[in-house]
Amino acid sequence: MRKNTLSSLIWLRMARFTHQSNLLSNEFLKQFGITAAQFDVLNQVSIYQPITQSQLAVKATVSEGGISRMLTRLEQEGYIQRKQDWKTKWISLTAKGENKMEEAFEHQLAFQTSIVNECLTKEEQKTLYTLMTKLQKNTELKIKSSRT
Amino acid sequence: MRKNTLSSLIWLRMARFTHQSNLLSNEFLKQFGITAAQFDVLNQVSIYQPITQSQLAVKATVSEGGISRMLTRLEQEGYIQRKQDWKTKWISLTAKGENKMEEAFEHQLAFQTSIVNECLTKEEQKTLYTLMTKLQKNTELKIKSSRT
DNA sequence: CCTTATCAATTTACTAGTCAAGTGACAGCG
DNA sequence: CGCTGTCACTTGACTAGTAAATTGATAAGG
Repeated sequence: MRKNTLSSLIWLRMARFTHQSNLLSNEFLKQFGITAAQFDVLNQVSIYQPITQSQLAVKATVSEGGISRMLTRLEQEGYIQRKQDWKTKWISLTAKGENKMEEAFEHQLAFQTSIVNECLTKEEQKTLYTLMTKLQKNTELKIKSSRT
Repeated sequence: MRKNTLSSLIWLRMARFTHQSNLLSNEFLKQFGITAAQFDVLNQVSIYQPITQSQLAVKATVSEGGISRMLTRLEQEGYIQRKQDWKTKWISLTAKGENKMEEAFEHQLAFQTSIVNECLTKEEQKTLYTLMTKLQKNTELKIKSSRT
């Protein structure tokens, strides 16, 4: 039997947790008629609007092609609008999109919070956040340098 | 501006890290001609073989439909074989699959390990693993109970 | 025997993502 | 005035996943 390192076990736990919590989020958000990925993008738009597609792709850590497809879906649903200006398209929420976020944001936040609160103390959460930030900032750098 | 909780920030960091490290893994594994998802499944098969598809779906935290497609791809590539026995199909690695894992396993492990080692001390890694395990075990339970 | 239930696996229709090639509009140079 | 480059975005071909309906083989009852 092959031997694993502590690091690889951490990777596995993280991948499993992320995948599973995504399933739970999707199930939870079904009542609002949106998916976890859509919530994520709508949330980024609501924070940074108006924002260009390429900037939004960076914020959502998704490729330009990916954000293009996602926005097509969200536009069809009437949650966002794209305003062409020169070669750039500026993205913002429609009234319907604002309402949807108004409706869903707090519930989704409470949902995520309750899952974490159930098994970690405040102190543990702080520690986890610090460690995750270190890790994620590091991979972010690697991603950027690999795209040069 | 909407206020986030510590928990939701943890979720976001985790989602971003997982996504980005998946991109890096895919890039790294390109030299072996497999993807990170394929590596994951091949690894589970190598540990538990012979294993049925539904058991494998649980190990890889993927739906039955998902594992069916994935195995079709891996079978086409010649990495695994399915032996029909009654209504069950038993999955195991072919010689080619064994060789591929022999070739890729240690490198992938070293790759994952180096990324974590770069930014966290051994002590921090232990802490992170403990916290992640608590979290993941909890969502695992929730997933199971939601499927009843 | 024939029907029905069961259960693993598959298929269908979908979202979500990747990379890489293609489009379209403008900018600037000769 | 036209060619060429650039830049934002889109599209095509793909992997990877989901939920839900379907298939196919076997066991069990009437």
